[in-house]
Amino acid sequence: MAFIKRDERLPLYRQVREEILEKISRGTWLPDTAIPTEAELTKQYGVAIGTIRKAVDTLVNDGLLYRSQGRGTFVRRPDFNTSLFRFFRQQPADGSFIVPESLILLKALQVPPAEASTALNLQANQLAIHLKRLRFLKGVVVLTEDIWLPEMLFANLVDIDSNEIGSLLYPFYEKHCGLLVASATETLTIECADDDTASALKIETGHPVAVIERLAFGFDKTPIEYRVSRGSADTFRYQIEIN
Amino acid sequence: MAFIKRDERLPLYRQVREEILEKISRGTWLPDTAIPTEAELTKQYGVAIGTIRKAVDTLVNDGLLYRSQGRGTFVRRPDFNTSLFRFFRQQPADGSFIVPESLILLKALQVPPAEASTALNLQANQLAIHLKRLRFLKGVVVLTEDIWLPEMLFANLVDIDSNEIGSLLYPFYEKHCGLLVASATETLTIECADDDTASALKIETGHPVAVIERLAFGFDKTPIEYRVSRGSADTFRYQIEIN
DNA sequence: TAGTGGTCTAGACCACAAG
DNA sequence: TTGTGGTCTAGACCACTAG
Repeated sequence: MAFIKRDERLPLYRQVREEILEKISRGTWLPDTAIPTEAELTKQYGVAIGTIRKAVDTLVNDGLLYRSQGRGTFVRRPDFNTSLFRFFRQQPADGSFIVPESLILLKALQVPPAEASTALNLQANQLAIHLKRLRFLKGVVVLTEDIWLPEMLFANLVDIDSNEIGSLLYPFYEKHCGLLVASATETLTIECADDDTASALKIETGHPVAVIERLAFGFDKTPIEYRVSRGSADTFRYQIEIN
Repeated sequence: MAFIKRDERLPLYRQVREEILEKISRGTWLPDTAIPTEAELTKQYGVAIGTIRKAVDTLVNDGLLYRSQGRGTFVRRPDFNTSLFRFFRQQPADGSFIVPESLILLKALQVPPAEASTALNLQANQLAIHLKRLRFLKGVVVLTEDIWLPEMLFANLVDIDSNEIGSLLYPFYEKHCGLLVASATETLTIECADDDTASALKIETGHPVAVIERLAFGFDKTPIEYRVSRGSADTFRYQIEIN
C-alpha cells in the first residue's frame, strides 16, 4: 500500500508513474538494477497489472527504464557524454561510438560569464569552478570545451588534481560529488573562430565552428553543469528523421 | 474478418497497425478525417478493444494519428513545410510560427547533381525538374533553396506557370500531382558561402552558412523530393532536449 | 442524450532467461 | 522448472463532444 503522496486528480497510472519516478530520482532504485516485478508492484500499489504496465510504459518511452523479457525491468543509467558528440564525422559511420580522449588545460575558481551565471542560477559575481579541456578522437583535436560548475555542489572537486579526472566527467561527478545528470538541453549555433579557438582546433581564425551549449540538470531539475563545446564546422554533420 | 494481408508471426496489435497504416497510405482514410471508432474496429478485425487501442497507440505515438476525446481518432495531415525552418532566429521566440514568403527564381528540366540523382533513385543523366527559390521572413531573405523533383511523378508540374505556385510546396504537390509527403530525413552541415549563395543571402562570400539537405518520402517510402536549403549561420539556432 | 475516447480491472496464455 | 515481461481478452465506468 503505498502511495506516499497521491494527487487524486491524476489518473491512477500517472500516480504510479510519479511514485516510480520518485524512487528513481531519490536513488532508492539504482541505475542498472531491476525494479520490483509487475506482480510485486501490483500488490504494493493495489492496482491492476494493466495499470502498472501503462505507468511503466510511459517511463520506458521516456527512456528512464528499459525492459528485458524474462529478466525484469531496469533503471537506465543516463549517459550524455555522447549526445551531440556523435555528430562529428570522426566517428565511425557504422553507428558504433568511440569514447573521445580528453586533456584538461585549466581548473580554476573564476567569475563565470553572464550566460553561465544565469543558466546555473548563480548570484552576480559568485565564483564557479571553470574547467577548460580539449577532446580528441584518434589523436586529432575535435572539440574545445569550457565547463562551469557551481562551487557549492562541487566542493569536493576543488582540491582534486586534474590528472585524476578521467575522460568522462559525468561518472566522475556521480562518484565524487553524488551528482547524477538526468536531463539536458543543448543549443547548436554557428560562429567564426576567435584566435584562441582557432589555434586550439588547428584551424584558421575566422573559420566557422559549430558551438554546442549544454545545460545539464539533476533529477530534481536543478542545473548542475553549463558547458560550451566548439568544433570545426568542416567535420560537423547532424542528421534527423521526421515522421 | 478483414485482415487483407496478415503476417501470422507478428503480434495481433502489430498486424492491426499494419492494416491501419495501409488504409492511410493508400488514401482510403484521408487526412483530417476520423477513422472508424474503436468499437467499430473491434468488430472489423475481430480482436479485443485493448488490442485495437494498443495498435492505435503506436500510430498516435508515431504522429500518424491523433485522438480527440469525445470526437474520434483522426489521420494527421503531415506538414514538413515548417521543420528546420523554425530554427532560424527570425521566427518569434514565443513558439508561434510565421509562414515564410517565397519567390521562385527558376523552373527548368535539368540534369541533377549526383547527390540529387542518387537520392531520388534516378538513372545517370536522367532529367529532373529543378526549382530555385528564395524564402523570406518579414521581407528579409532567410534561405535559398534548390529543389529537385523526378519528372515522372511531377509531369503535371512541367507546364504550370511559376506564379501559380504558392508559398508552400507540399500542399501544391498533393493537389496537382497527388503526392503526399509522409516522412523525411534532414541533414545539417555547415559550409562557406560561394558567390551565388552570398549574393542571394546578402552576405559576404566565404561567410558560414547552415546547409539543410532534405529528402522527402511518400507513404510507400519512395523518394519524392530532394531539397537543399542554405541560410546564413548568423541566424541559425537549433535547440534539443535530451532525457 | 448518444457516441466517442480515457481509464481501469482481473484474469489468461505465451516467449524468454536463468538456475 | 520458475519467474519474468509480452500479448490478449471481455468486459466496466468515466469525461468529453456534439447535436
